[in-house]
Amino acid sequence: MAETSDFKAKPPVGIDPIGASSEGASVYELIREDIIEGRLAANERLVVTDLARRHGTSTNPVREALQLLRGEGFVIFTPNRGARVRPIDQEFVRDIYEIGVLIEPALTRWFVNMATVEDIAELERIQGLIEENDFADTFRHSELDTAFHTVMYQRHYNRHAAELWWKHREVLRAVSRRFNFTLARRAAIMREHRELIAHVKAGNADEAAELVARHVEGSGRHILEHMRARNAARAG
Amino acid sequence: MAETSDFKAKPPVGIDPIGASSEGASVYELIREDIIEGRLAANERLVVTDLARRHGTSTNPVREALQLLRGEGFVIFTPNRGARVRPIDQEFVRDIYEIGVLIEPALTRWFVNMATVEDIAELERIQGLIEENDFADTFRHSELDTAFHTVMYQRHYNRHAAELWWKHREVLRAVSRRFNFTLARRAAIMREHRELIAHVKAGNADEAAELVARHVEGSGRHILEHMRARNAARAG
DNA sequence: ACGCGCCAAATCGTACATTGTTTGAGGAAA
DNA sequence: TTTCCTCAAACAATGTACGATTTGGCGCGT
Repeated sequence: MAETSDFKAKPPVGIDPIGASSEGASVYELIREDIIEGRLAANERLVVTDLARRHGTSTNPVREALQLLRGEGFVIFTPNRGARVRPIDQEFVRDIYEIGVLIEPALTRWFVNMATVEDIAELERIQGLIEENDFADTFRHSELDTAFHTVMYQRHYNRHAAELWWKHREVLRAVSRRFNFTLARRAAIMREHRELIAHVKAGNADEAAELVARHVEGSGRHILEHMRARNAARAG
Repeated sequence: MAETSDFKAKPPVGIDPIGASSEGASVYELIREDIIEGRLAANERLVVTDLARRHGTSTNPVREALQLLRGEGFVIFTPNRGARVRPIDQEFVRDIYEIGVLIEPALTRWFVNMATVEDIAELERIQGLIEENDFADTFRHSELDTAFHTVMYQRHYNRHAAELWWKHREVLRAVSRRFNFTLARRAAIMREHRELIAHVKAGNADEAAELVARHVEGSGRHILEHMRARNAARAG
């Protein structure tokens, strides 16, 4: 855990006990990635035989993967007409970050009251790496930022809430990867993270929760602005 | 809509555009019902061939239904060992009602600011039916109560949040159907509903939101107490 | 220009093969 | 006699193949 270079976007411990059908698992993950990363366009048809060929399996694993994705809300089915990619548009993003604004403060509040010295040290270590990186490698920043918040939420007793957070987080991370951080946003992130650590140290649960609400709100708005800008550019 | 007897537990408009594979849809719904209603015991193995036989189809529809349920969190898979019913235990219930406490106030706040005269009339009409029924038919009460809150949430712009609420609601409703309402809880429900209507009429968004938080909290605790009592009785 | 019917394509259900897991009977050791 | 191990047969999950049914479009005829 002391390594500085191995931050991968992994679900927090205890989350996502996938356990899919071996073959189906990879198909599921690949399609899911393709949707989240935007390699599969919005509303694109997901033809079972194509996907099966592309991933070198037969149709059944693909069909099951698609149903799984349907249950998770990434794919939309119409009877006798198959599956389409659920568009990850502004509305979608707004919906999930708004839910984050409601849930993350509660998770934070709990963390503040349960944080150990080691937790705080870990937060500071990650924050150190974030500052060291200073948005030079945006992908790395994204990973580190996820790690930062994961430290706070991964041990929460409400596994549902934590899982929900993680699921939403992945989507937002993928979307935001397509954009650059504005200077204002960079400054805000740094400031809020430092302030958050201070609140955790001081045990100010309420202040920390309120700060996180603002933090998530800001992050969401930032992404939405970028999406709007791009849409406007595309339209104009 | 003016009928007094046709309240069925249907998803609010716009929610759940299922569109499952014709055959798979019914299998999905049936298994899902069996889980939520407790006809399938916690952790019970879900053997594909059995389910297929029981529902008069072949295995593929069942497999897809199970994956769908997995995506929704009602079923747990272990590789090469198939599916099991996700136990709807105290932890599960606590997790989802806590999320409700976080989300519903926000939905309510929005409703208070958007409520029309017709909305309020509808709320009062349903509340009238609730009082008329006065827990004589608990099933009917459950339906009416759901209808009451659906009026408030069904038009919310955040479809994700509304859908999440609905999904959680269904689980809680099914669980609570196994218990009776205590007198204290009955009184609280009536009081809070009336108070809520008053707040909506007055446009007191904050007060309404806070009240709903208490309302959901109280409902959740009530269910948990019943579950605890039953477990204790079973153990003793 | 507007419908009508046929055809290509894809979904959906069924049947089957393969692979991994569970179970229980038999036997050896204590 | 009891306990534990072995191993094989039954069982069930997972992957493959195929046929039926639906859908959407293209072109033909009017």
